Amino acid sequence: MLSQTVEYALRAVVALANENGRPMVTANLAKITDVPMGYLYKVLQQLGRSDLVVSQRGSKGGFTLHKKPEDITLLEVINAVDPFKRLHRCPMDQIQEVDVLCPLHHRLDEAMGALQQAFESTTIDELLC
Amino acid sequence: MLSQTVEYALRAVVALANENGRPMVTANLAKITDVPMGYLYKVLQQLGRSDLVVSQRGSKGGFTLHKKPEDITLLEVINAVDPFKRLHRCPMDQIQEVDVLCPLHHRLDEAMGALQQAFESTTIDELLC
DNA sequence: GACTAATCCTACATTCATATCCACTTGAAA
DNA sequence: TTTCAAGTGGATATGAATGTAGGATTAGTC
Repeated sequence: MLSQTVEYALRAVVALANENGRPMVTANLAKITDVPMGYLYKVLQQLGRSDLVVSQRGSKGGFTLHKKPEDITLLEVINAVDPFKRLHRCPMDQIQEVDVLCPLHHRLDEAMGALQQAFESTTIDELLC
Repeated sequence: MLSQTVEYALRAVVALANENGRPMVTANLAKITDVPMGYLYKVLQQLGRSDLVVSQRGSKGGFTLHKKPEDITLLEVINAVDPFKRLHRCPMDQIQEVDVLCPLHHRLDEAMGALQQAFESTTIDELLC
C-alpha cells in the first residue's frame, strides 16, 4: 500500500526522534530500523531536501531531526519521499473536465482524502517508543 | 497508492456492471476502460479465479459479471488482484510478539483499517455511470 | 458434420520503475 | 594528517506492467 521507501522513511524519522537531537550515523540507523544501509542513505537525502533532517559530516557526525517531533506530521514524511497523490481528473477518459470525477474515482479519491487526513493529523511525537 | 492492477480491475468491473449481464469482449472493454488489452486479459482472469466474472469463448462470447453489482464490494475486487494487507507483526524487529505493534505501525495499521472499512462498505452498484 | 470466424487461453519476451549494492569522492573533526 | 562519515554516480536485482504469437473452444453457417 505505502511504498517501501515511505516505510523506511518513517522508520528513520521515528528512530531519529527517539534520539533527542543526538546525531546518528547511517550504519547505526540502518541497524536499528532494519533498512539496507545503501538505500537508507538515499532516503535520508530525500528527507534532507525537505528539511526534515540535517546531516553532519566527519566524526561525531550523522543525521539529526531538523524539527521537533511534534511539528512533523506523517504526511510530511510521506510527501518528502513519495508524494501523496490525489485524483483531480478521471484517469480513464482522455478528454475530461478538470475536477470532474466518475463515481468510481470520486469514491476512491474520497477514501484517499480520509487517509491523507489521518496522516496529516498524526505527528511523530505520538509515535515514540 | 493503489496498484495499477487494482485500478484496472475496478475499471473493468464497473464497466461490466454497466452492461447489465451482456457479455463484453476484451477488446471492447479495453477500449472503454483505457487499459492495455494484453494486460486486461490477465486482470480479468484473476477476477475470474475469484468468481467475480465469468468468461465465454467463441463468437458472442466475452466476459460477464458473475454477481450482482450490489453484492460486490470494492474490497472484494481489490483482494482478487492485489490482496489488501494488514500488519500483524511489527516489520522492524525480527524477534517480536505476534499482534504487538510499535506505535508507528499501530498507527499505520489503524489508518489501513479505516481504508479497508471504506472499501468494504462500498458496492459496485454505487459506482455506475 | 465440417468449416470458419470470433474469442478466450497460455506462455514467453520485453520494458520500466523501484529497490539494492558498491566503489569512489568530499568534507569535518580530532 | 588521519579517520570518520556523508555525498555521488553508476551497476545490479527484482517485481510489476506490457506486448506478442500461437493454441483451444465455441457459435454460426453451409
